[in-house]
Amino acid sequence: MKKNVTISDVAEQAGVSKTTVSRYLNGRFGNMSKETKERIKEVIAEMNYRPSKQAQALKSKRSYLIGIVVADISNMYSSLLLKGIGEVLGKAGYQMIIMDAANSIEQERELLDRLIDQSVEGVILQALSRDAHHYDHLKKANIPLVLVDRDVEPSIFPLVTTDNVTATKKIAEEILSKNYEQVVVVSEPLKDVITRELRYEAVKEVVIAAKRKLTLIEATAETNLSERISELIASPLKTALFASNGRVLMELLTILVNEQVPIPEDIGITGYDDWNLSALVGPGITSIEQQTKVIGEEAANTMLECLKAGAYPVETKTIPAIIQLRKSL
Amino acid sequence: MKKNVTISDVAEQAGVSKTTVSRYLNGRFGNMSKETKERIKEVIAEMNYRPSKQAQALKSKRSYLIGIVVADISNMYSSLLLKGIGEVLGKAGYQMIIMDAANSIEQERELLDRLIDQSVEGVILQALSRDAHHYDHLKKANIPLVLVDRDVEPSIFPLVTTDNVTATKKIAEEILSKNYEQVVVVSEPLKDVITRELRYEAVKEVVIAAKRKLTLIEATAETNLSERISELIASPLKTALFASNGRVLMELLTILVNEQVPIPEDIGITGYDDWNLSALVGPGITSIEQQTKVIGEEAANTMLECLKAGAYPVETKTIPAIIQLRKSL
DNA sequence: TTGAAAGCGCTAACAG
DNA sequence: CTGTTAGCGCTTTCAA
Repeated sequence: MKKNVTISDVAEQAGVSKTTVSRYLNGRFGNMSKETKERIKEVIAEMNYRPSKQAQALKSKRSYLIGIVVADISNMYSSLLLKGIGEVLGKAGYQMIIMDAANSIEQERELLDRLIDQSVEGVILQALSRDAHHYDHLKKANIPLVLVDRDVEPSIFPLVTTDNVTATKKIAEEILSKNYEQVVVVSEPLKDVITRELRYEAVKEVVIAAKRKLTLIEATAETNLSERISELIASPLKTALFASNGRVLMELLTILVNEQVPIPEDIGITGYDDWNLSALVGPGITSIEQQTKVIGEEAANTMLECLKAGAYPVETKTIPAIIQLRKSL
Repeated sequence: MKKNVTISDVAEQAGVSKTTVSRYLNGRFGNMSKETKERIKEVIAEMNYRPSKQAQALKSKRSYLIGIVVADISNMYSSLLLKGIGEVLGKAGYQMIIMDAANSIEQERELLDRLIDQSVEGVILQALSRDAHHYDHLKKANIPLVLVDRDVEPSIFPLVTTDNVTATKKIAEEILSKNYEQVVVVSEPLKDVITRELRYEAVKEVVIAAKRKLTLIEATAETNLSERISELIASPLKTALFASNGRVLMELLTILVNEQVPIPEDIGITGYDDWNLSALVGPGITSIEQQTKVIGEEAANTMLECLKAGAYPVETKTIPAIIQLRKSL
C-alpha cells in the first residue's frame, strides 16, 4: 500500500516550496521562471502526482460537486435528464453526485441533507413536494437550487420544464378534431405534483370549451384500470384516453394490447411518452415526446449561471415538446 | 451569507473542547458524563450543526464516496443498474458519484482519473475496454474495482453479470424448436465487448450443433439494416433474427413495424430486451430480460465486501436472466 | 472524564 | 520571482 504523493513531496523533490507548486497547479505563474515551471512539471509527471480535491475543497470552499436528486431513477425520464445535465456539467469541470429519492418525500429530505454535508455547490432537483417551504433549508444554507420538471408553490426557484400547457392543449385539440365524444384523462393523483394538475387543467380547458365530456381517473396501485377501461369501451360514447405520463401510458397500452382491443377503433389513446417507444406499439401511438435531454442541459446551464452570478435568476425556462402524430386516434 | 457552524462553534457554545464534540459525533462516549452528552446534543440541535464530510474525509481517509461509471447513461440498462446500486450503497451510508462515459474509451479514462482525485473509496465500472491493463492505475492507486455487465481479459476483477451463455443458449434452442432454418445474429461489433462475443458464441454453438444456417450481421451506424432485413425476408429460408442487445432489438423492431412485416409469419425475432417493453410490441416479442437491478445490488454488495475485507475476491457473480416466451417466434 | 496540540493536503495573505 | 506562515474543519494521540 503505497501512500499517496502530496504537494509537499512534489515541492521537496522539485526543491521549491509548496506555495510555488500550488501556484503552478492553479495556473498562477504570474512571473514564475521558466525553469521552475519546467522542473515542477517534470516532477509532477514523474511522481504521478494528483492534487487531492478534498483538501482543495476544504481550503478553497469550492467542491465542484453538484447534487442531483431525481424522483425515481428507474424512470426513463431520469436517464435522459442525467445525460443532458452530465454533458454540460462535465464540460464545465463539475462532478455530479446523483441520488434517487425513490418517490419518497422523507428520503428526498434525507438526501438533500447529505448533499449539503458533502458541500455540494448546487442542487438540481426534481421535486417531490410542491411546497416551496419544504426546501427552505437549502436557501438558508445558501446553496443554489434549480428545479426540473416540476415547480413548487410559490415559484421561488429557477425552473426548467416542458411546455406542458401548450403541448397538452395541442394534443387535446387533436383528439377533438377526430370527433371523440369523451376524453378520459388517466393520471397519477393530481394533488401530489403540479405538472399533473397542469396537464389535466389544459385538457379540461380545451374539452370543456368544445362541450365534450371529460372524465378523470386518478390511478393508484389499487385502481383496477383494466376494469375501468372495459367499461369505457362498453359505453356508447366514442372515447379517447389521455395518459398524463409515460408510466401511465405504458400501463394503459399493456392493458389494451393484452386484451387485444383494436386501436383506435374501439378506443383512442394518446399521452406523454417518456420512453419514446410508442412508435413501435400497436398502430403507432400518437404521443407527446418531451425533450428531456435538452431540459437537462438547460438545467445545468442555469445552475452554472447561478454559480457564476452568485444570485438566483428566478425564471422559468420552458422547453417545447414534440407532438408525434401517429395512428392511435 | 451566514457562515457555516463548525465543530469549534459547537465546542465553544457547549463549553467543552473540540475533542469532546468529535468524540460525541463519532459515538465514542467511552465514559462521557451524561450531562456533557446531553449538553452537546442540545447545542448541535440548536445551532443546526452538521459536520463537514470534506474535513472528516481529509483527516480520516474515509470519503464514503463510491464512483460509478456507466457506458451510456441514456441506456435503460443504466437506470435499473443505478437503482440497484443506489439502494444498497445508500443503506450502507455511501454516496455515489455517477459518471457517463458516453461510450468513449478516452472519456472513461478521464473520468476514472477524476474519481481518483475525488478520493472515492471504490469504483463500480461497466467497462468500455476489454483489456484489463487499461485499468491498472486503479489497482495501483489501491482502489477496489467491481465490474458490471462486461468482463475484461484477463479476469482480474470481481464481476457481476447476467448469465449470458445459459440464457442465450436457451433462447437459441427455443428458436430451433420452432423449426427456423436460419438464425441471424444482429449485434454491434463483436470485438469491442466481450459480452457481445459471449452471446454470439452461445448462439453459434447451439445452431451449428443443430446444423442450421447461422449468419452474423455486425451493425454499425453505416449499416443499412433495413435493406439487409428485406433480403432476409426475400430468401426462401425460414429465418429468425436474434438481437444481441436492447438497442439492436428496438432498432430491428422499428424497421419491422414500419415496413409492416408480419411477425412471426415473414420473419421471427427475439433477443435481449433492456427496456422490458417487448410485451407491448407487435404480437408480443419473445425475449431475454436481464435482472439489471439485481445486478446493481450484487455489484454494490460486492463492493461493500471489498471495502470491508480490504481485499479483492476475484470471483464472478452470475445472475440468471428471465426468458419471456411470447409470440414472435 | 476531558483537553491541548499536532496535522490531514491544500491555498493565500504577506513578505521578501 | 519565491518562501513563510497561518489556517480550512476535523480526528487523534498523549497527557492530565
